[in-house]
Amino acid sequence: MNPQSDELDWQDARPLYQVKADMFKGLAHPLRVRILEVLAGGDEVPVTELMRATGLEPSHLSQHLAVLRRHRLVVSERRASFVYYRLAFPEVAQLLTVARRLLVLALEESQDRLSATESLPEIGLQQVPG
Amino acid sequence: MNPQSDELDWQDARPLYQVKADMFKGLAHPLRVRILEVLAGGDEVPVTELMRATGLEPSHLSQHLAVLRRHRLVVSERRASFVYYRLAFPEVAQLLTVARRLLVLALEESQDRLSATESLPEIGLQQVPG
DNA sequence: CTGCGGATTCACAAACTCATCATATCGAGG
DNA sequence: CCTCGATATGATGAGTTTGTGAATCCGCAG
Repeated sequence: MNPQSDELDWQDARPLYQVKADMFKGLAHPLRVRILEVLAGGDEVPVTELMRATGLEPSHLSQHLAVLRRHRLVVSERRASFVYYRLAFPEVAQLLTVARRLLVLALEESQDRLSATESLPEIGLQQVPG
Repeated sequence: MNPQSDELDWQDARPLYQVKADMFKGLAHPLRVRILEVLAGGDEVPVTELMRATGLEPSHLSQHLAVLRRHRLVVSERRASFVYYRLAFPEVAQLLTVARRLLVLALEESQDRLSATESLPEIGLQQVPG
């Protein structure tokens, strides 16, 4: 198939939240996030490089790339005998950035909560009334 | 279960892209996006209101709320006999905003492409070699 | 045209997610 | 203590996504 021509029922009149959920589905897999991170790092990455970076076998990688294409998160272009991928829009990278920020916040918060409860067993060492 | 205490293997040393993918999984369902949009619209929404806004039956709604909690996208608090939900961090709303921007871009682009190809059938009227 | 390496698609079993219905919990009031 | 309304959890079948290997396609060199 021409790498530039997946279509996914675009012309839809679906409610916006459904379309959004669909986009998030495209992001909802570790390997696909990994791939997008690599693409965000340098625009125009050949499949060969992605294979190296992810350690996936061609078929598996290609399927995830197809998912990303269908969700319009990346675009591909064939030049000579190699296919190059890049993010379809810079906003995709932004999505990853916000996600990381969010992650860090959640992590910090849960560490706070953790250390708070972890300090409990130490109480025996502190001054005790009596 | 105490609505404030779902835990999802936090202390993990998983690669960051896996954790990110997990967060996107939490967003990858139309009803959950809908719920988050409602929560983004006014902080502190009672379940009753969410039920009204989404038209879901209690059990179904509750399950999606549980997913959102596990993914640390929302937090809940019980006061008197009602449970109130709100976004866990403002960044969650930002995620939705960026998603919408991205969506609009993708839509515009595909409309351009559409009108471009729709003009093709008219070619027969133009000058043809020979 | 033929062969080749790069990349994609097919086919299908295994794993996961969703919707639904039944059951259980929590807190307020009687 | 018992019941009621508000929420949450469990169990289950249906539907969807994923991983793997075989087969196919596409451009190019010979």
